Amino acid sequence: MDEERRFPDFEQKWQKAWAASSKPAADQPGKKTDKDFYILSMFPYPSGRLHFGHALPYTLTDSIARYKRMCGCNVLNPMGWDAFGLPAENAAIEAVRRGEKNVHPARMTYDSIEAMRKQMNAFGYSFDWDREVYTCKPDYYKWTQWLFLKMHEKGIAYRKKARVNWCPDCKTTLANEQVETHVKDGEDFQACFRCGTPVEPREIDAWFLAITKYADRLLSGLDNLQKSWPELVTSQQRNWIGRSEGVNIDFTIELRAGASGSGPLKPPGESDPNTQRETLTVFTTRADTTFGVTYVAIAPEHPLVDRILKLVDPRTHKRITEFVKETLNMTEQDRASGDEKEGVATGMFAVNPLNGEKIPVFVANYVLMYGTGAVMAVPAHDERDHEFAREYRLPMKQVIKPAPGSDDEVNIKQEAYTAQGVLVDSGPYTGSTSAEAIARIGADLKSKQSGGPVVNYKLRDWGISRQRYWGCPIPMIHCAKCGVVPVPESDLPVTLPDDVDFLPTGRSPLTDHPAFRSVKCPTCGADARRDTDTMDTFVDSSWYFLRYTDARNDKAIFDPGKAARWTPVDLYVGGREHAILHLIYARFFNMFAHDIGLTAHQEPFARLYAHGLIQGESRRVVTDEMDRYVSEDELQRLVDAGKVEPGQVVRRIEKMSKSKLNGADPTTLVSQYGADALRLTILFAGPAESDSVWDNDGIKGPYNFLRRWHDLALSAAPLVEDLPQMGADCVINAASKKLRYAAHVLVERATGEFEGRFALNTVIAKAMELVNEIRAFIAAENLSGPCKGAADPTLPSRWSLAEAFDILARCMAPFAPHTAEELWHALGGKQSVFETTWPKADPAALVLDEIELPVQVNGKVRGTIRLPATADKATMERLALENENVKKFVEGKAIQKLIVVPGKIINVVAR
RNA sequence: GCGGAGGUGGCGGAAUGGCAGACGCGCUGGACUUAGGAUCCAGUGGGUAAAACCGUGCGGGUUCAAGUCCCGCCCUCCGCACCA
Repeated sequence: MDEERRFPDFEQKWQKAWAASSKPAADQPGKKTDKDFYILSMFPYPSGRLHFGHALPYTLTDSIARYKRMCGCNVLNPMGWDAFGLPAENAAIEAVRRGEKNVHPARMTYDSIEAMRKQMNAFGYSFDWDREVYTCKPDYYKWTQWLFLKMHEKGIAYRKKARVNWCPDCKTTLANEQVETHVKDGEDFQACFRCGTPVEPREIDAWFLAITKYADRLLSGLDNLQKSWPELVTSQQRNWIGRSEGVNIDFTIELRAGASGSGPLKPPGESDPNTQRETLTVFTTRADTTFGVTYVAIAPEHPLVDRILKLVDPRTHKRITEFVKETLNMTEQDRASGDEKEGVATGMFAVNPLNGEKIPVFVANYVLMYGTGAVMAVPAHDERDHEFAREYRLPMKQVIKPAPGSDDEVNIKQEAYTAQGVLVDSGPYTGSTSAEAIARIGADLKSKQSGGPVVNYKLRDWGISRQRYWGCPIPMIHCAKCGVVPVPESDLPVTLPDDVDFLPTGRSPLTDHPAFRSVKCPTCGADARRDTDTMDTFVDSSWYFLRYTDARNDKAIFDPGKAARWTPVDLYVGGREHAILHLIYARFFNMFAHDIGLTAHQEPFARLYAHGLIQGESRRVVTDEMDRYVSEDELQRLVDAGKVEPGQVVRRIEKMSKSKLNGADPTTLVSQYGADALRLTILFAGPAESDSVWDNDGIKGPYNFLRRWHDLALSAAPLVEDLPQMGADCVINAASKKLRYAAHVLVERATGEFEGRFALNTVIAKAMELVNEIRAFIAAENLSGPCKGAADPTLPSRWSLAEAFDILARCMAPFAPHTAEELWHALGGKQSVFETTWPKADPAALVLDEIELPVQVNGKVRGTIRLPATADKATMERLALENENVKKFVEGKAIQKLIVVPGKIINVVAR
């Protein structure tokens, strides 16, 4: 950018003025009214650098917040920091390893926050900084701990030994939701969502939050969010919660000592005295296929495996043990992605409660600890069972035939028939449809007390223990005598000590901090130890939107009255990457807060807006010597030097990142073009919900627009200064009407978009049109010099011009606040443009005297006619048929129909 | 496989069933300039001398009129995926 650029030179001036005059949002406790508007963008992790992932949502929310304030609303638009977490800790570890001194995650975090707040201010964002929260400060995490204690009290937070996902690189556990499927060399594997390292299973004692107790509410709540949340998010959450209706069926399993899984699988004779009978419950969604069961399979983790191992012969024992060990060494998901279905016969048999058949029991790798961890296998009607049965040559029995009228071909030897249909060979149920049979069998089992209809969810409880330092301590104490004891509320917060060696060992760093670790048991006073794990940072961010409503309260988590004033959040803006994790946790926490009387609403976010990603084009050079990302500049040099051929460059659109060298830095762009130009560019690029690719040239249009508006306003200032009041009898000319039309169209468009779908790019386009209209107007009207008083004949034109500038400044104020403020004052505004009210479109201005109407012949436009807006239908028809070109196309044909849509179109149908 | 989003000029994108391509970038020509990678003016979907005509992923359909509604496909992106 050129050195000589002077525009804009006023942004900091206005930022200072606004900071000096800013008023906090009113927050008297009470009922929320139409005028209270809580808008929120997801708070950031303080990485130290504001990037486009922040600039888009904050620009969007700031514009909406400013609009709402101009509409007279009491707006809450807070900002804070999701400040605990691994990146700071990892960066500190790296720094220590490099030999740096005085490194601490806390310092790095606070430094980052200072830097980012400065960057945000440079954008002119109007956040309510007086409510800023830091999740890593004791005044915040005290209440995170308090919520944990409440959950513990209500049985929602509990401790259990569990197989968890362990990231060997981050040296901590991950929740199921934090594990992603990655693909490398054609193999998929489960990886840490943060660093991409393959995860391993680990058995660990950990704290869990019983989110599954809220499964039904989390699911049914989505119904009400259907209209105001993106389908994308609600459908993902539905899928994640994974409700399925089915039937539990109790099989009786006969446990015989000395059973063998080797050799032919024959049910044992009648009454073996050593047989113990137990119930093995399976879950199925296809109870209609129960007569087709040919074996039962249980998960390797199933509790029954241990019982079986105690009874079987040594050979079978060995096979099962090895198989189970091998399977459990994989993560659950890795096991799922393996393509071979494998299993081991246990030698035990189960009795089908519906037909009394005895069928073999397998341990199988494809059975998960979902539902009951055991399935009835129906190879004829289930693909997985079919595959397994083929592998192990197990029998298949068809019990479903296609429904009448279906042209499905069935060959169960070839493949399973999984569609619903009509039952065959199914005893009393033969002839029923699948749906009828499922209902009847469910009811029959229930009355026989051997099962019945149940609902299962895929959702699992949320493991929150992390073996890392930079997080919220878990307020629990382990006492040898009393067991696990909560820290008394009066002792909160359990403060995270500063002087901790946080270099990773695989153990929680706090374990090695004796002063933190050792504590007296609050119950018996004996020596005890604190829980040394810290919480998943998603816990911190699950309730921050509630804290904002009363952020400085040191007596309580927040005043429910103040929360009632603001919540639910009217508009929550954030990235799609949080569609399940954060947004389901936050809903869960809000429901819990509701249950303990803290909030009035079950759902925290009335409307959710999922913004897109601003991506960058990366350039990767692949030659014999190199294979890496390069910057555009470096690429140019390499090409100029003849070291790289164009064909050796792979260009891709990817998420901006440092390592890919495809990022643009918004803060640099602000210093080059000004905050307003960047704000407009971001919003003008397209609808905010769709992804876009950053293009450095994209800023030119908005930048030129601002400059043109600015220059135009300054040069036109003398034309519109000190105008006398216009009388009601003022008559304006056609050009003025056209100008007014453009101005009021802008008002209408801006208002509509702010209230509806937020396609703000179209609002900016209308503002650009208005600037173009103003330029044309001034040129055409030949206005010059100051107004010559009430008798000045150019007065109506000047008045129209003044109005156009007025509307332009007010409508653009939410988008380009600095420029709007500057020009508002330049054209005589006395107070801040943000103290004026949002303009209202004048319906009279939206009606043109004369309109142009396209005339179609047989659906194709053949001409346009000009006519007064008030013309009646007959006139329209007459003018349409008089049009020369229309005549030409109608000639020689009979007019069959004349469609007249007033204000829109005329269509002559001629054959 | 399941779920979601999307496919419109050279590019980003506009279009309550009613003139497809608003607005912007880029490009072309011109003006002003010592200069232009500044600014201003004009033009800019393909096609034609001008028309005609052809154009919103593909194929059908409804309608006076379809980017938009219906049916059947194709492709791209995202998420989930042995959940019985």
